[in-house]
Amino acid sequence: MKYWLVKSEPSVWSWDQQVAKGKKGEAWTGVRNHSAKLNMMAMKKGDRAFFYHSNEGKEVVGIVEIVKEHYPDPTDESGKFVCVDIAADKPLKTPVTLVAVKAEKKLAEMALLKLSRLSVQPVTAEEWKLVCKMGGL
DNA sequence: GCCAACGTTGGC
DNA sequence: GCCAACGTTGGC
Repeated sequence: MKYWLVKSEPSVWSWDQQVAKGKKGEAWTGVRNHSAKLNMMAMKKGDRAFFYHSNEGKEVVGIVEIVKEHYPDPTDESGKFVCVDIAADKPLKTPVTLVAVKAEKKLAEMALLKLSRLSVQPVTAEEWKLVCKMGGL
């Protein structure tokens, strides 16, 4: 299984809205970046991802599961981009803030810090474990 | 194919 | 609201 991190502005799509969709999940549409697209195409059903709130909050708030692998993004008229379906798994007991990630030396190489503008990022197994631990899981 | 201009993202 | 980073566009 691989690990990922997806970003969303809570004013556009929040963790609470994701949770409200239940196990069926919701299409993760609107990605218009080729690096992010390649990451989504590498996602497999059952992979896990951190759900990160950008701008407001700036923290990892929960874990989602990939429930449907990539298919053409229905909101993309050009047909070039793809989306996946993700469903909320569980919230972190304590959100892991960007400040906390920056303060942890072992997370200095995280894409969240290195590639701050990328909206769909890979996370290593080591990073995953540590962030879960920091989140109280 | 290079590169300047411009737009977008996201932290501060 | 500003600005740095970075992707995209378009003229040459």
